[in-house]
Amino acid sequence: MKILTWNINSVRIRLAHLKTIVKELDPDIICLQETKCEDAKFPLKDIQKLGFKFVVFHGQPSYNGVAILSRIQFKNVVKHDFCNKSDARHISVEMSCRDLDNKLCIHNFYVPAGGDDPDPEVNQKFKHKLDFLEEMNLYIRDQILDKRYHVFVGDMNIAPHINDVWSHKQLVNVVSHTNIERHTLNNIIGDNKLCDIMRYFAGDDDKVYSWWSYRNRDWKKSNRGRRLDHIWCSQNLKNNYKNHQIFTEARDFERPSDHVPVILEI
DNA sequence: ATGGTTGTTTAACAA
Repeated sequence: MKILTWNINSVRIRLAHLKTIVKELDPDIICLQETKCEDAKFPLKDIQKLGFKFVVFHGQPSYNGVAILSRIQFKNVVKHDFCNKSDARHISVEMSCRDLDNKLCIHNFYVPAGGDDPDPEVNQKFKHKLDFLEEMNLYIRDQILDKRYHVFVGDMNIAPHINDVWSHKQLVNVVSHTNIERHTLNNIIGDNKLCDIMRYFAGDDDKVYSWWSYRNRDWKKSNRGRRLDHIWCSQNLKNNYKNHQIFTEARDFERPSDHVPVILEI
């Protein structure tokens, strides 16, 4: 089974990209973030034509928005309202899985970006990000209490590892790579004994990125990337990871998203 | 230190 996560940055203008990605990577489940699309305008029929019969989406006008597209039937859709803000930043589903003993849950997150100033006293957006992460840790703790298998994916908007950014030194005070964010995200992974899939396969020594800013003339040449997108597996899946891939080619598509898809095979 | 770009919705905001 292949599970893919991608911050698509508008689902409506990047349907052609989605089609190419499906053709190239053949995922069974796709988790999208930043669909930027209210539910009434979600392009359900176009997506079903790509082979995804089972689709759930949680959107709002202009901002945020998450969706799960699946070839496999699921149930128990949850749209958790983190921080009581009624924004569309989470959706999860549960499915039966032929080769796993128990149910498999897929949790799709879009963590707040946090604004520019990494000071929660001054910047409400940064405070929101930290509050969201705290609630997310408790949510994950509760989810993994049972015997189900869990995969947590999404745009976490944090690059926790030194090699998750092009320059640790230059970004250590930049939102997404500050010590408080890095520690908080590492605690979520550590407290819940999750496997950070991308680092599991890449090791600690290599630079790993999933996002390159639009504000560079040549993203590939400057290569000032960050790893903001993540896939975490619950401990009971540890014998099931098969492979992973960062689909960097997508950053060279015409009018691309600033994030590229990341895929896990279990 | 500054500005660089994109998407949504229509001048501003978020990333």
